[in-house]
Amino acid sequence: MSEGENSDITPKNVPLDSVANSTSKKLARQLDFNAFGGAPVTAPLPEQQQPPPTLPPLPAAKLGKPESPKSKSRSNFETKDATPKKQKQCNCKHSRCLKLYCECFASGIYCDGCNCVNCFNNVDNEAARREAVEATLERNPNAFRPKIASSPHGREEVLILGKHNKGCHCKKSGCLKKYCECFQANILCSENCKCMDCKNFEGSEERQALFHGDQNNNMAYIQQAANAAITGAIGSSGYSSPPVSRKRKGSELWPSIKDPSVSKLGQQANPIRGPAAPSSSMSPVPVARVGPATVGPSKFMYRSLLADIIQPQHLKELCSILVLVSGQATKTLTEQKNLKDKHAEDQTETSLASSNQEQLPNQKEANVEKAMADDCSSATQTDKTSPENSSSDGADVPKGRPMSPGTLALMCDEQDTMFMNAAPSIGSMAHACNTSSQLPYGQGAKEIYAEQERIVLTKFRDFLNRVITMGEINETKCSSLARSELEIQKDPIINSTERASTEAAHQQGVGATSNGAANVVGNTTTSTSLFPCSLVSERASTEAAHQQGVGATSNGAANVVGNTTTSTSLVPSSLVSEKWEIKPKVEQ
DNA sequence: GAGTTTGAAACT
DNA sequence: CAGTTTCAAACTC
Repeated sequence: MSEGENSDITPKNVPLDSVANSTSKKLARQLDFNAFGGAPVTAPLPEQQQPPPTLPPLPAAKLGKPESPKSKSRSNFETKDATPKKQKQCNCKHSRCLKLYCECFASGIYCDGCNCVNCFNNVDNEAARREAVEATLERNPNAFRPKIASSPHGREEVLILGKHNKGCHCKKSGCLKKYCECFQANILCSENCKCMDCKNFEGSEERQALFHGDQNNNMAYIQQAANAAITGAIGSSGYSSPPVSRKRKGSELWPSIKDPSVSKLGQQANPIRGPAAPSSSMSPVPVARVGPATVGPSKFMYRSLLADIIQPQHLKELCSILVLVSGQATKTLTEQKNLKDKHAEDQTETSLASSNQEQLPNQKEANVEKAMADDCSSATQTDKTSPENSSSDGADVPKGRPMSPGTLALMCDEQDTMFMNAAPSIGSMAHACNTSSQLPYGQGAKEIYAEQERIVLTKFRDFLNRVITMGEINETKCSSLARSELEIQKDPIINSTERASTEAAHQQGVGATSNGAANVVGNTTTSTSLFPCSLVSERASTEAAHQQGVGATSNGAANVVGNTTTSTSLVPSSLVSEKWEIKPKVEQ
């Protein structure tokens, strides 16, 4: 009876027609906290920012009400199939669902199918609702922001480690019941908490007992964690959906590999606080690491071996490079053709042409790569020339000469930012392309099409092969990683740096030794480069060295540099940099 | 399902 | 800002 009932206080000042098309009161999110990219929700969705009346239904999984852990209503998450079934339904009676008491409201979504009484948290009472939002924000500007600080912004990674921003204040629950927001969010209590008798810390016997106690229950939690990970319950700001931690179950089933030195510190105030806090509070094992070999004993869930290998930007970059290669092929072929024509003009026009033509394919690819290597090796020149030519990069090729449909398709998304970022040498290549003669349509174009496609497809095939290789490497490394993690767990002496590199490698699914970067090299030697070496190497050396942070000793950098000289790279440049990136853990 | 406990949110 | 009240979820029986 929630929605309908609105009479008493606020009139339905929102005309129904304004929401008419709103397919329904499909649970929709009024406050899209994530849309702000983590920015503070400083305004209660002023009119203009307010989602259109037709609030898009939230994906079930991301619905604000993450889950209703309500034991009775375990409905939200069917643990059997790991599919979030439906949003949680609140039962508010006195708050009109316009206070943070209401989970729906707190989550920034409309009540939909709830069991609330006198609900105003619906489109029919938008005005009242908005007012309430404003009031709430006035009281606490962060009211609708995630309570759990999590992974860095901007990344979609599945890091669910977190820390309650405000911390809990539990007194009696030991922070081991869902009364505790930290526990409910599946995070450890942190130094932010002011709880008493906290048992929700790393190494807590009670906590471990809880997780190890009932196997079924445990599995349910694992499943929930899986759900959280799969459904993206971990947004850029921690929770993608509900700002209120209440519903989320997430990550923490993973009794980490964390700092064994943080043991039970006592039963008094939050033991997490103090010096040990950082390591302990920050150490929760990211769900990202739930790979078979990555989690603690008895707690793991399936994770694709290819997970994290390919990121969206990698695909873009791949496309960029394919375009680049294609353009280069065009250029080379064109030049050759021109040369040939010229030659033919000057002399006889017979056999020479055909023989030239025949040798094109192979020779050309070699030329392409060579040319690109040259381009890349002279980056400074590229920089100088690129500005004026930036408008005529590979994407512009069609202007002067046709590109194959396949290439064009690849370029569809390319031309803006990514393109220029992806390949520093594009400018020079473009320059070369630009200066090359116009390609006559017809026979020449056909040949170029064919060649472009051949090269592009070849590169793409190589890329796929490399992905497969990565998967295989991950597979083989996982087991050893598991072993090493266990050893680390047992050996408190292993320093954090070492552990960090191990874990970083772990996340990458790459072999874990004390030198994560060394693994990169180890891997790289197993395969050849997908893209022109210089292209890969130059960026890889920079990015990898840069991103390895603390874990990247000169050793790591040297290894990457090794890539350049050996022109081996397991993956395209971006993949190199991204995949071997060492995450925050290392930085700390 | 009713009643109790709990802790966050709201209020003073 | 501390103390109190209100509230709804979590929990128990």
